Amino acid sequence: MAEPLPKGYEPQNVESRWRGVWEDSGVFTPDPNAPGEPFSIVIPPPNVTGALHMGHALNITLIDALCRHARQKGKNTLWIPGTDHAGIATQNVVERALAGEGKTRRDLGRDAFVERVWAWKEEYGNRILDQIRALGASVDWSRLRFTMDDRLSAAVRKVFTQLYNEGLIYKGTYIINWCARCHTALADDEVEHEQRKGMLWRVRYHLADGSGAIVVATTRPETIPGDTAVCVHPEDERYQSLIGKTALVPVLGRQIPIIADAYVDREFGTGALKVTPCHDHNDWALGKKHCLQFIQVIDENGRMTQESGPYAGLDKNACRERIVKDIEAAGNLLDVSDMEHAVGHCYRCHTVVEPHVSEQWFVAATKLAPAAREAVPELTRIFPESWIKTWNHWLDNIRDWCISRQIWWGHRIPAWTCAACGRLAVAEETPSACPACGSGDLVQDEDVLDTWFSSALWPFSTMGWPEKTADLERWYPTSVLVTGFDILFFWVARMMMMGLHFMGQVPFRHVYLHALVRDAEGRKMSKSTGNVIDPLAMADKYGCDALRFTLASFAAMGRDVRLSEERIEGYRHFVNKLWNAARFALIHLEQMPPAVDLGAARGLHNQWLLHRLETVKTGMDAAFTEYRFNDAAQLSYKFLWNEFCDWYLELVKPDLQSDDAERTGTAKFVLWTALRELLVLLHPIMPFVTAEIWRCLPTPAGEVSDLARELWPEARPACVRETEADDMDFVREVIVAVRTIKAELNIAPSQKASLLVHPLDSGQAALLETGREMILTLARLESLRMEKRLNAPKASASAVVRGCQIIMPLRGSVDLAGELARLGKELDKVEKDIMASNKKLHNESFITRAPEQVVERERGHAAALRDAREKLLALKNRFSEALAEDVK
RNA sequence: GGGCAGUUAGCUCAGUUGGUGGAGCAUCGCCCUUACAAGGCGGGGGCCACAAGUUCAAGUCUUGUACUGCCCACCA
Repeated sequence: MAEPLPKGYEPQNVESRWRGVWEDSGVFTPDPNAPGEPFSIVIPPPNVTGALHMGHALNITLIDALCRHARQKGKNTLWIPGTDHAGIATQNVVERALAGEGKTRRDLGRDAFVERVWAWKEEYGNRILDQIRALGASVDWSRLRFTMDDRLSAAVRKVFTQLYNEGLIYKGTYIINWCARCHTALADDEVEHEQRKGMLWRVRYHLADGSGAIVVATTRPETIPGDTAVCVHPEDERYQSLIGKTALVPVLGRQIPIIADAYVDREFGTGALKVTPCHDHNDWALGKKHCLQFIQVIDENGRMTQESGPYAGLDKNACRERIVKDIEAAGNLLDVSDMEHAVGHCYRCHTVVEPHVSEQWFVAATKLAPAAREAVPELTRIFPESWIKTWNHWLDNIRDWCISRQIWWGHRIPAWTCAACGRLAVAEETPSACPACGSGDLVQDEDVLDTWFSSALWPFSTMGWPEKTADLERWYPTSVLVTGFDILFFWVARMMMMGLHFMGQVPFRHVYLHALVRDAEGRKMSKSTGNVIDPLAMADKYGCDALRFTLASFAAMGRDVRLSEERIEGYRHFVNKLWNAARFALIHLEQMPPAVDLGAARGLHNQWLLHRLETVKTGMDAAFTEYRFNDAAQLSYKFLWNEFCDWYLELVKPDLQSDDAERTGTAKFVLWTALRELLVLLHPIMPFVTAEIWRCLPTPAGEVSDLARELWPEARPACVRETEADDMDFVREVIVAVRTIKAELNIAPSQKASLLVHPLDSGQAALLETGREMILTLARLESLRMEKRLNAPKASASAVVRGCQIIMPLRGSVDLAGELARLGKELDKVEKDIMASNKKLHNESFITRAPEQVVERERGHAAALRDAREKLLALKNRFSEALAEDVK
């Protein structure tokens, strides 16, 4: 049943009501046995510590649009929501809270601390879910997952165990990235490199035999106590005699060899490199290669170890000052210069990362990467394709992935060491006894796994793996992964490796990488910069649909999104426009209008609108399918505002007032159909306002239905009518011409003028007759006369539309000079176009080499222009005469 | 040092197969025409960064240059 809509659109009430309706109805909870092609997406799980930011909002909006569109296309659609435990981030949050109470996690002990984190998660970890809900995400809440759910944790243990047994997970002592603040190892890609100003010290190392010295350059003098070699390029002439000799470490006086390796850059510094295998990734490699000593001089807290001799116990920064002073005092500091170099920082807390040697667990990513690389683009397509190169490059240069973290919050590594025999046991379930010696004295590894380890399993762990579930059967692989490109490697690549290894299939058919949302200046939004635009505040202020439409319209592939509040405000107007258009329509659609054969509908405006509707329908369908969200937004925007509202609603008003029942009936049914289908088209981007209007639209059977269940409208081939649409365009152009005359001559729009037209041919004459009423109404004229000869008062304003002369006699005090200027301007425009056209047509190559179609079109174009020029000239001349007479 | 984007109206951005450039906001003029002033109608405003090349034809394809941004990288 139709009911009147409230005067203004109030998003808040409408949105909250529909959220409730959809959740209660189970419309987003699919049955794996239901028919329809499967379509599935797993949400990029936000951190439980997170608050919704614009990046999430963009991600959710785009995924939701895809899912809603998929349902409209009859697909059996699943969108799995969930959150990530975010190991380091969450532990940091809780530790901060503890610090407020003057405690550390060690004061609580491991079990109590983990319990505390769980409590925190239960209390605050759902905020982000509520925020996702607020955006209208059509996720299936019955399948909500958390990376530390029992089932997902079991999946993690199974994966770990299997990879260990396959030799793809191993434990070893290596140099890793160490964050002294988070007190844990970090993976290579968790280190952010930033250019920092630093200094380069040149230090003299004396030779042990007293025969001279070699000068090295270093940015980190505090690591000097850990030096175990000096390295030069094997072909460096300066140092040939020194290779193989022994140098002395400054201050400490320890003897170290001078070795040669082609790794050294002769151009940099002095061409001589001090090698500190325990405190630099490259030096580590050199140390391994040349069998050097490994001396650790900085501990995991950033303090100097006993090995550092006189500096033991100092903070590494204090050590730097002291050792530089000492070296200088000994006369071995040659100079200090400024230099910029990249310094690694922890991606979580931004502390400077220290290369650190320790025993850690690794995934043999080097062995898993090739399959992931090969999967693209044959098995998985990446959009936009420009990312494929980056993908390949990263996977080709991958190093093994350090997965152990020295924190407490996360999946504890399922490995136990036997206190009796020292053997390592890895198992999915806690073993009761050592498999080797039978001892019950087993100690579990203290470390937890990198958060991304569990995220890597997300596409199948959320569907119930390792059990053979109906969900997996139905929805794995997922259809598309939608995420920001910033986690292409953290997450996407690792899901690909794990998915291929454990499922034997890629985890997703497509990867759509969307932009990062930036502020109006193009900066990354961040709390520290203070340039964050809060999506929920925007949704609250302008409505969720306006926010979503803005994000969709900004989401052009391969570009960053620069968000501004003004743009959101602009699209709120669009939402309002839709609302008001619907209000108007509903006034005339109290009852369901009887069906009419639309393919045979009368009325040029009806045919035109139905034709346009077909075009927009196909265009938007393709846009959604190809992830061109901005195109979908733009198509619908222009159609609704510039065609449906600006033209059709105005054109249909007389029909609705008419006594002619057939005419009124056709109008109502076309109006009903167009609005109804438009709502379906817009629904993926603007679910709330469209659902609300839909509810109010009358239905054939009279029952209320939910737009979220409605299918995408069928194509209506009989309504595709290029000719009629073009005819309507002609009528519209005539109307615009009259309006322009009035506006430019400052004739009040309300002044009912009369119009003379002089059509080009009988076809135009017929069209003008057909469009007579529309022209009279929309151009606000009192009469329209058609004449074979120009027979108008000379004092007329005029224009030419497609060769049809349009003359509006002027009366009263009008700006005659203004009309002359106006005609002059029109003529100039035509002149210019003629020149351009002639240039082409007089070009022999164009005539002979361009396709005939193009040439023919150009000829027609030129002819029309010449015709227009003649007619404009004639009109202008007549007018000039009139003006002259007037002056007399 | 590599790689990838971008450079279009005052601002923020579209522009799918090469065929005489669009939107929103801003701006100017007129209008409260009963869906909408969060509106209607009309206008102004662009050598599409620069330079070569391919082509009958280039915002669109190729190369180079400049600037901006991002990613990767072991120059101590």
